[in-house]
Amino acid sequence: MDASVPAIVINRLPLYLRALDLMVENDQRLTSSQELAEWLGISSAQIRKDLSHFGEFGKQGTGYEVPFLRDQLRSILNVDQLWDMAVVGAGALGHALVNYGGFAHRSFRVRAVFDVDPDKIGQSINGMAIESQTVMVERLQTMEIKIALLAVPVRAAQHVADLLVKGGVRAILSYAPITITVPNGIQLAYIDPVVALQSMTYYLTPVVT
Amino acid sequence: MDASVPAIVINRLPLYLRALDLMVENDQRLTSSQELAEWLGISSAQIRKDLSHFGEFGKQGTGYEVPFLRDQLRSILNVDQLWDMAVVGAGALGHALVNYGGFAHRSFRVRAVFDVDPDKIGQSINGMAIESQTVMVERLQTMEIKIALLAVPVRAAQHVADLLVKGGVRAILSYAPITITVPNGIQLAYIDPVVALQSMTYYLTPVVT
DNA sequence: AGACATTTGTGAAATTCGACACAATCATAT
DNA sequence: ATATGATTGTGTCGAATTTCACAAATGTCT
Repeated sequence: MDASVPAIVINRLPLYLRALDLMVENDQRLTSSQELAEWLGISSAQIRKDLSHFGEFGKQGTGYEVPFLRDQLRSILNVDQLWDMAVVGAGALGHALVNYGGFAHRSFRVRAVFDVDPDKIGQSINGMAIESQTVMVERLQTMEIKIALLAVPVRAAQHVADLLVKGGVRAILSYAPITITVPNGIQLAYIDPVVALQSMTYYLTPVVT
Repeated sequence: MDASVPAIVINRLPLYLRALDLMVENDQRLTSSQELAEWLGISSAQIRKDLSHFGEFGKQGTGYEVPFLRDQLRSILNVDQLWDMAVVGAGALGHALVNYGGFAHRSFRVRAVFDVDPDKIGQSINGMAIESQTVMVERLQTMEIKIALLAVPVRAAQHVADLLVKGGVRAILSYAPITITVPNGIQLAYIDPVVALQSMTYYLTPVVT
């Protein structure tokens, strides 16, 4: 029950939730910090301590009731509601994001797609019309969209991010491999597969040629 | 010049490299820990300390020569070579990965695509034929592919990962939202947009309905 | 009823990590 | 030459994070 929970703890909660979702799907009733720990490859003490920031969810000798703990985590993470998202950039990545089936059952939904290319505007992806970036700010406000997936080229990323903020977006997940600046209070995260790959190649023996 | 550099340091190096790549593209000759720090939103001392694990790359009063530091980082991360990769799963995500233009200039290249769906096998993406998963292990060995991008459904992820390891793959970047187990020494990283999103919604005020 | 096996939640210890601050060094200008 | 301003690399310290370890609580078995 802290005033402020460390970000590093927050970043682990979705992993716990993901494991619990899977357990619910398998009709598993009970789990323990130890089982979760083995599943996720971390220590059981860490899981207990992380959860203790928010309350007492388990029973000694028994563990945690899976559906209950899942609901608690969903509530903590504010994903006990469905969040509408916009995708900006209707290239190959934008298409994949709009078609991604993994959002629906995990509290997110793509409700709008924007692009600048006149040839793309009006086309539809998965039944959703691609809209012009010129109407984006207004549409975001009207639709009250608070989350955006940024899938535009590097050179456009900062400008589009500015527009998103102007449109009232409060969280941006950027796929552009460049650092973006946003005002205080706006959430920002990056997904860059190359960054992930380069962290791994450090540990690989170079190919001998 | 440590015996073992902390993983958290290794994970930051690709970000430094990304910034330096951009500087090289703009013909910038010199930079400083402070400039990099502002760019990346971290402290300059951290950058200097991170780099000091590997040697002395800067000059007092001047800073760092951009092309030199970039080359050093590429060497450290073993990305001064081109790594061949396999993509497993030729769905929307697999397609996007194969077509992604961001790999080429950052030391990675997709050389093979595998799927189980008989309808997909033989089709080609970006000029590359989709091959059957039944020949995957053998093909991986023949082609000496050491890195794989895993873009298959959750239920297949662990099995495919096992096959990849059997084929000699040493690093797996998984897009499947599930924990995978691999033998010691095999590098494993995850990209799950929902996990990233759920860490951000924690900080967002829930929508009032 | 009592002994036993589990498992939580959490203080305290241990470890890891990041920020600070400054001597040493370099480039430049006068 | 010398002064000046800039910047690195690093020792030190404090903060943040993780692990340890155990009392308290719960369920089970005899």
